[in-house]
Amino acid sequence: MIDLKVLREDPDTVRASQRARGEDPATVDTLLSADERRRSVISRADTLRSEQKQFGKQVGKARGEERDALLAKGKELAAGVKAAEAEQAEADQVLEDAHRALPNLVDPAAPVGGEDDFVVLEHVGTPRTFDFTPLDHLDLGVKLGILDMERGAKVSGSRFYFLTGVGAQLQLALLNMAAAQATAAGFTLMIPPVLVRPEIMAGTGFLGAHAGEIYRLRDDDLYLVGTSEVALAGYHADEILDLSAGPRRYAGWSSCFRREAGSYGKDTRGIIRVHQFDKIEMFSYCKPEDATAEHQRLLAWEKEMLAKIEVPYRVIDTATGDLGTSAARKFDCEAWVPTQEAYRELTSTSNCTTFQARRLSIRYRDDNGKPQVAATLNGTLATTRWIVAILENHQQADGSVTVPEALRPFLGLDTIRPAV
RNA sequence: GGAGGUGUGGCAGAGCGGCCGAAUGCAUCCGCCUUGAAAGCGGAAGACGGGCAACCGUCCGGGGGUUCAAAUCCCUCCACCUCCGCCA
Repeated sequence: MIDLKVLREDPDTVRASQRARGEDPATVDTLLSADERRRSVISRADTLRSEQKQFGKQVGKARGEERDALLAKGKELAAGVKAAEAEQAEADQVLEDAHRALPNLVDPAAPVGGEDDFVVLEHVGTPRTFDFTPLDHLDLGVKLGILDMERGAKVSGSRFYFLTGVGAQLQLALLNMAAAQATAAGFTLMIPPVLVRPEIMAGTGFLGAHAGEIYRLRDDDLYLVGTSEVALAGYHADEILDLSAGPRRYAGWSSCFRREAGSYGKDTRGIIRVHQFDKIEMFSYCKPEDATAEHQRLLAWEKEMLAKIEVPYRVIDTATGDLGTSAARKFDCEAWVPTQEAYRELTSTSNCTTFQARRLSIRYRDDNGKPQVAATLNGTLATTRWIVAILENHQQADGSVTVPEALRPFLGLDTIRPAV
């Protein structure tokens, strides 16, 4: 949720933000009028309640006839209060619905436009030229005996897979390397629940426009997380944090589940786009004034990880129309995938400013000891998809794959060779 | 799955349907005392909403109900604890 103070004082900024996202600016006016109505309804209900409260005290002291008369009057007041409270509850609900429906304010620095209007911030590394025809990651994975999509489909359906043998080890090595980097950088490593309550899922902003992406267990009223961001954001819900020593940083290791509704036919080969994968996710809680700097730090940690797997990549500043509901700004790192001759997203870091924290009631004490809404940010450190970039970029003419230097201690292999 | 119990402020822990935003202890902060500290004494101190403000309202796990009036009575949901059963 956005700050209602901003809305009241500067509705044009909010409207502009909506337009930049390609969404309806009229929702801003819906919210404004809901806010005004709620305030007037509240002040009326408060007055009536106050009267009734004062009056009720007299009843307790009165005796006999006088008491009976007071009781009758009391009933009248109670009816009035009840009606006013019902109106207040309704106005509250209308406001909350409108408030939750509005996505975060975009950062003015983010490029305005749709999916293709991103700005490339930098290129790191150069795509390699092959003196043989490179295989794609699925062919490589099958030849190496480390990836089995067919049986994945047999057991669970399309977009499911088995990582087998060295493939499973490779993923563990990658995630362990990420966990080690995060721990060394001061993150608290977390293994969170992957099933969460509706209010937590809603709090992170995933139940709005993209609700169809999420697995839901109706019998238990729980959701499978699409990223551990969800659980890590919920971790400090309804708390007042001490941020005086700087941001609180967590690294979540979890499986992630995505329905990939509406992506039929897209990336159907291999493990680029799957229903279940594993990820190490960075998550920061910080003061709002530190959020922009923290965002740069998260990006730097992502680049540090990417350097370790030695693949060429570019960093993009995502356009406003392609931001998630909660994000004010988002940087993606996209690795070069030789067989697609394209850059594909490996990491994504979002600055959610106070949007998620306001929904989840996550606060901190400012220098005056006053509770204030915190800011939250997240970013990817490693995922199953990284295996695609590692295999394709490091493949050799003989069908083997050279393991990047930094990964070797974690995998215990220099080279992944075809199973004999 | 069945039976029972518990849920109050940062923590512990009282609380008769009205005098309860809530005793008390610990912790915290500010004074006094002290060379300094501890102890002792005195005082302050919750969150949220509305209002320029004075101030008003809400909040005793969540939601609903009874009542003129609910932390207190009723229903329901959730969490935790104990016992039984089941599964591993």
